[in-house]
Amino acid sequence: MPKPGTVVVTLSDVAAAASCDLSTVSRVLSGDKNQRVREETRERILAAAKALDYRPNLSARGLRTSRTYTLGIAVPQLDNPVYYQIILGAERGAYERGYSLVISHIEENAADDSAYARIVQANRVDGLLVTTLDDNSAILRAVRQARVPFLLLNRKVKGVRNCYHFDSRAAARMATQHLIDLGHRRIAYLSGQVHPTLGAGRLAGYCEALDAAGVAYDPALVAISGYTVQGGATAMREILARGGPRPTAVFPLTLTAATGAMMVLHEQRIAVPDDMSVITVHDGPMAEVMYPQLSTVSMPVEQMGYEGAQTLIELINGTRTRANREFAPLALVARASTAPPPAATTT
Amino acid sequence: MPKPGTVVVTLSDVAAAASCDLSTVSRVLSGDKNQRVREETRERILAAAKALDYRPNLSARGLRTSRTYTLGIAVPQLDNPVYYQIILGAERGAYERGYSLVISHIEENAADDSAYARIVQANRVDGLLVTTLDDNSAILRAVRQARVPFLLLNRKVKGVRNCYHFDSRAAARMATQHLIDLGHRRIAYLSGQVHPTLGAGRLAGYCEALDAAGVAYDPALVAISGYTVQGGATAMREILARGGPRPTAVFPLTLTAATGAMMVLHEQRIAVPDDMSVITVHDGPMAEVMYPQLSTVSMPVEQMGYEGAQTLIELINGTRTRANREFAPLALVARASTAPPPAATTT
DNA sequence: GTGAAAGCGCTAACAA
DNA sequence: TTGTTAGCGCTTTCAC
Repeated sequence: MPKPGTVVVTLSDVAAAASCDLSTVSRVLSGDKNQRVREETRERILAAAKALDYRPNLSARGLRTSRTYTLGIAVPQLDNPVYYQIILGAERGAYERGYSLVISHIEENAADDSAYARIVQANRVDGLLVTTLDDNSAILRAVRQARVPFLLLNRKVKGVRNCYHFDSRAAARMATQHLIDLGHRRIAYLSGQVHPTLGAGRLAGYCEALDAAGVAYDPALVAISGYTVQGGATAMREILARGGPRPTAVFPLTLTAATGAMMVLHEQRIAVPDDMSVITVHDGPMAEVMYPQLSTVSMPVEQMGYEGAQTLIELINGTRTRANREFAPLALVARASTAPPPAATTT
Repeated sequence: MPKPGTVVVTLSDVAAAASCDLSTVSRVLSGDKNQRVREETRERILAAAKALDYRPNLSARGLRTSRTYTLGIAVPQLDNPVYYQIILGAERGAYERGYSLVISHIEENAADDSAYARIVQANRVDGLLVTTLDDNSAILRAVRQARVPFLLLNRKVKGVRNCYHFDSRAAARMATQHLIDLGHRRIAYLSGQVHPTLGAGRLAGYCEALDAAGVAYDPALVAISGYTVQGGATAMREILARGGPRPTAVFPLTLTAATGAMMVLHEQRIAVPDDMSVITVHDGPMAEVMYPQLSTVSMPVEQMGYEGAQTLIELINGTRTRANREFAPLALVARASTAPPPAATTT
């Protein structure tokens, strides 16, 4: 719906300006590289298109090619750094290839048909990037019925063909190792729950690092937090209330859980990092914004979104038929929340 | 690009199933309410469409009607609660009316032509929701050239026809008033800078509340923080370093600035709220996640996104030619960061 | 109240 | 190398 008064330039306008047929213009402008067009003609056309400020009508192109040149991204929440970093990356990846990105906010616990309705609006996208918190969510069930290719981001689920996910195990190992290197031996772990893949991966990494250092796994130091601030707080309280020697460090599995844990530590006047070190996985602006600034293992979240978008386009084009990739942690980001354990309690 | 093996149902399939002409089906299905179609026919068609699971091809419809049924939203950053709350609301508003929402991430300081290029990708949207931090940003200059209607969100800029914005002055007044009600008299204010509208509005509200309580405006209690965590921290430090009697409360104008201020207070072991109360404007998950939980004046951010989307659709439809609206603060949310001033320092 | 038909702007055979 | 042409699926006059 152009503004009144706006002149819309079409292919045939450009053709007229370049005095050739519109099909030739189409050949040149649709970028089909291996088209046989005389160099001189091509330049004339390009010049005319530029002069007229031609922009293709994507509806027409879409009608013809049965493509929308639009990617969808389904997200369960937006107030979570992980998702918006993924979105940012995906938007960039899509944009670079001439696609746009539509977002679809799908409540994790939405009734099945609502999720379904939104997903199948997928008839307006060529492919779907899917993020979900829960391996068995409505969104995941719905998306299987989508008529377009999709790529699951940030999770690996059995039976789903295309998954991009993080090497959570390695990340957890790095985080735990950092604490061990600082001299910690009693390291609490706030664990996930609902999500076997992720949870198991991180738990495994935690155990591995403990193992390698010859530290026995102690169930008294592990509590289930899930992935929320609230859960992190509850789990932290639970561990502190258990009695026995207090841990000197805690590793909540996500930034959100870490936030909750930090709140409890503040509340109980346990100094970070003097009395207790804290580290988590997934870096983000939020980590720098806490006090003290949080040490993390940073993950290539935006990159996953970026590569995910580009890969999805390949999937759409048929350039590729499956996509599975694991993203390794980027680096340990040691900030102010980790330090050697208090002298008295060192082993 | 439907998955191989997927049958695509078109209007004529439905027509065949309902044994009538496809134009009749179109009349019924495009929801043109005042169409003369026999009730019995209409039902037959609806039934057939449902049975076949018909879904309109939006490219075709778009080509015919020169509409895309897509709204764009331009955002300068995503790691800011305000923007993603707006997005959430806008997505809902768009979805309810059968539109989808594409996001366009435009760096505030992007070179003009980059912003322009992204905006004019607007030829794939029917209208634009525009958010910006800066009254004079590239994004704003670019959008004026867009070929579609647009609505500026969260800011009021002279010369821009359609603006939805908050009553920042009232919000600031409420925040300041809350501190005054608690007994505070030396109230610091961390102010914006680049953005006259917002900044001036809030500053005005702060002054009004002070005035009404008979407290003189003291420039020593005001510093410029801008809208970032870093800026909030710097401004807070500056005020604390100025000497003279320390303020008993601080009102940073945004959640981000408040975060920075809180970090500094923690650093300098100034207890919140015992030694210093903190309050800000714009509620959000982040406020609950800080320690101590932040008191705020909550604003209808998501609602602005929601109403903005719906209004933009009216603008597109020509149902309406201009839109200007001011959203009042929702409520004072008193959490743990505000309390009466320390006894010794009460006036 | 319903059908016939034109055409939106584009791409992709096919012809030349 | 370039032009001609059919038609993607839909809405919308215009007949009937």
